[in-house]
Amino acid sequence: MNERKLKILAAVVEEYVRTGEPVGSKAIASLPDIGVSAATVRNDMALLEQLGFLEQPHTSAGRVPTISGYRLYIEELMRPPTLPDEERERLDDMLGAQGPLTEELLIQNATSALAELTQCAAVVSDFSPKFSIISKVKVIPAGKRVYVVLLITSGGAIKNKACRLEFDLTNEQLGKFSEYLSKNLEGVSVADLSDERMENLTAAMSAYMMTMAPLVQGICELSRDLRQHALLVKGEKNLFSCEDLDKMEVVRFIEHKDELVRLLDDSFSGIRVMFGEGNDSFVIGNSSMIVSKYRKGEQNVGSLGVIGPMRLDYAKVIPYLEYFSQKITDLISEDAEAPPKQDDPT
Amino acid sequence: MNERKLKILAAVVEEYVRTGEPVGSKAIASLPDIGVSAATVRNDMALLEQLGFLEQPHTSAGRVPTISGYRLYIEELMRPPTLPDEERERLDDMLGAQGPLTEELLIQNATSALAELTQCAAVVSDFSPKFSIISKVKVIPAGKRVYVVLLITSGGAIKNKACRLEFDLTNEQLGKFSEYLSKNLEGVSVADLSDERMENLTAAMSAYMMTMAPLVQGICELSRDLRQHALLVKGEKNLFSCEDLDKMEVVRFIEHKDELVRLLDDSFSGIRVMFGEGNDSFVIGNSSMIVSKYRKGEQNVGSLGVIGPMRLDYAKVIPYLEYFSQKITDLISEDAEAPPKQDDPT
DNA sequence: TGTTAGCACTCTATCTCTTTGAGTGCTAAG
DNA sequence: CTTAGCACTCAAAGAGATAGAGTGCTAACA
Repeated sequence: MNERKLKILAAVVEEYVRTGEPVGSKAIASLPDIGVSAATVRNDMALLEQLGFLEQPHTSAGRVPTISGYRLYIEELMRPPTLPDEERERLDDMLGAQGPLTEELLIQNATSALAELTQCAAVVSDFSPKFSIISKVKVIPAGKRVYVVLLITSGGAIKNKACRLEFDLTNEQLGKFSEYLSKNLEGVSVADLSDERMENLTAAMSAYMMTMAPLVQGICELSRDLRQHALLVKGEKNLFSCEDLDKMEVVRFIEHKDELVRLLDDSFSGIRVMFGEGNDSFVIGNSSMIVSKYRKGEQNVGSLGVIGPMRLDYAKVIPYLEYFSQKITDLISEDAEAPPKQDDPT
Repeated sequence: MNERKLKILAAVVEEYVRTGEPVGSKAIASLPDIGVSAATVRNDMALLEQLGFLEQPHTSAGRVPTISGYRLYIEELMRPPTLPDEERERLDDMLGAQGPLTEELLIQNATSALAELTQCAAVVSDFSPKFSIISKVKVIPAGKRVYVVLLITSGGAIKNKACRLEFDLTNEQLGKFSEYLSKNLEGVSVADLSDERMENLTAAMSAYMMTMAPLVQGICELSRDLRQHALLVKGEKNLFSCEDLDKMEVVRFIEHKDELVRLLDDSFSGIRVMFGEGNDSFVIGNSSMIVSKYRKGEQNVGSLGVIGPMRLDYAKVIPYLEYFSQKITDLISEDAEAPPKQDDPT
């Protein structure tokens, strides 16, 4: 396995990614920095095929990379460019002009931007809210027997829900209840809002004010929302204009959110590339998914991924993914270091 | 144009919708309630073709309905079943177990349900919030120099937005500002919150407290959101598993939201069926879109639609659409008659 | 020993030609 | 007015035939 053979493998991958056609020895030989004849390339390619890095659709066709071939290319051969400064600025702009206000928005922007830049589907499984702190709980009358419960976290997540009560509350009841909630929930980490704890709260509350039950119920739901992994998919449409992928498989896969979340949450660090082979749980044939984790402080709090054809410009996509996940990590970790807290003078 | 010819036209439409193949005279003649020979059917079909209701893909193929054919079928010939009671109950369930709390949720549920029931894409252009009343405006401190502005309408719409200020507000400032907002905005119809009026408010405010500008800005944005037509599309994926439609055209069309909104908002009453011919602005070939308006009181406040192949079971889909839009009209008009208003005792 | 030119071989994609059969329109009889 | 019969049409499917891209192998060469 000499240097030239690796160079040829890389060339085959890049050429195949570019054209979508099986690539022949002649095409490789004519590339500028190869400098050997087609016959020599042929010999090397035969060897690369024996080693399982290339394969032929049929005898008289050119070669196509196998999954091992892609893997070797990605791990050893490709030379992803370092992003030039103006590119970084452009990416920062896409994340939100002057730094978006909430984590949620930041992550949404990152997903849209990735989908746009790569012309693939971008996915994110985010559970960063779980690692924020409840900074505010409010109950706001919003109509006849209708009250809105509102939860705000240090990460900038704002959740609300309308609840219907059996009776209207007096100002005094509402005031007491608000105070009780603030005392018991503000400053508490979302991760600590276990179902148990919420049940205890419910019990304590409803013992002394049955009427409030739906409100506590509402808060429980909001806190459950916050603790759950939110899945966001953007740019699915890009996959539908992609020749290589079976539309039906794409639809089935994206429908099956839990499967997708499971794959995204699979714990590892750095970047991971998965290939869809049809037998695995990642079932889109000829596709690949690249996933990168982002953190809040030292804690993994989400996965950002790109789903596209296996024939993908990895050297272009992976730097984007790395940049975004690093940037998200930086921005939300910053927030975490300075958890805000303040009185409500209303 | 006798009765039998109409019967044959209806049979051709229904048979073509069922099978997707051009239908021949023999197939029609063998249907139970036709009772004439294939030759007779052939003669009638030739006439129907002359009149422009049927066409042949090529000389030796069966017949396919033209757009006029579909139109005649929909307007005169089809006999949509009246929904049986248990079906109505099922539909009511799909709209939200015991009547959802907010108009937004109701409309979301209706859209999902339509997509599910018809196996097509369901769309809705909703501007009902425009015809509600602001029932609550709140400013809530949510972190260091971050404040959440919150708008609640009588229709149950809850909008929020985080804003960053240059300085933190004192309790007194916040209190005064809240009071000012409540006085000026609560009880006002969303439709009356013109950009002008908001600008006046901004001017009045910022004259006496520059610091607040981003908050007023935030409220402006929220009110603009409320006044705008919200577009919601569900079940696009169903269109991708549909043989008759060009995937690229589907992607392009759904991307182009403004075009879609324009088509949906086109004013008419009752139900309208549009056919995608490629020349029109509704550009998905071989598709059709059925749109039904819903109202709040006497006012049209939104359009509910189904996009599917032209080869669609209209007799099944249209009753669903009618039922849902009537139901939405009933539910949101109810709300409108009893606009809630209440003090905030916090 | 590694590289290259040459050549026979393989196999798909493409084209043409033929065949098949569903469906028609027309005619003449009922 | 309806129907059986029949010749006709035309797309779809199948069968060769052809072209050409790419291969593996061999033998010569550095």
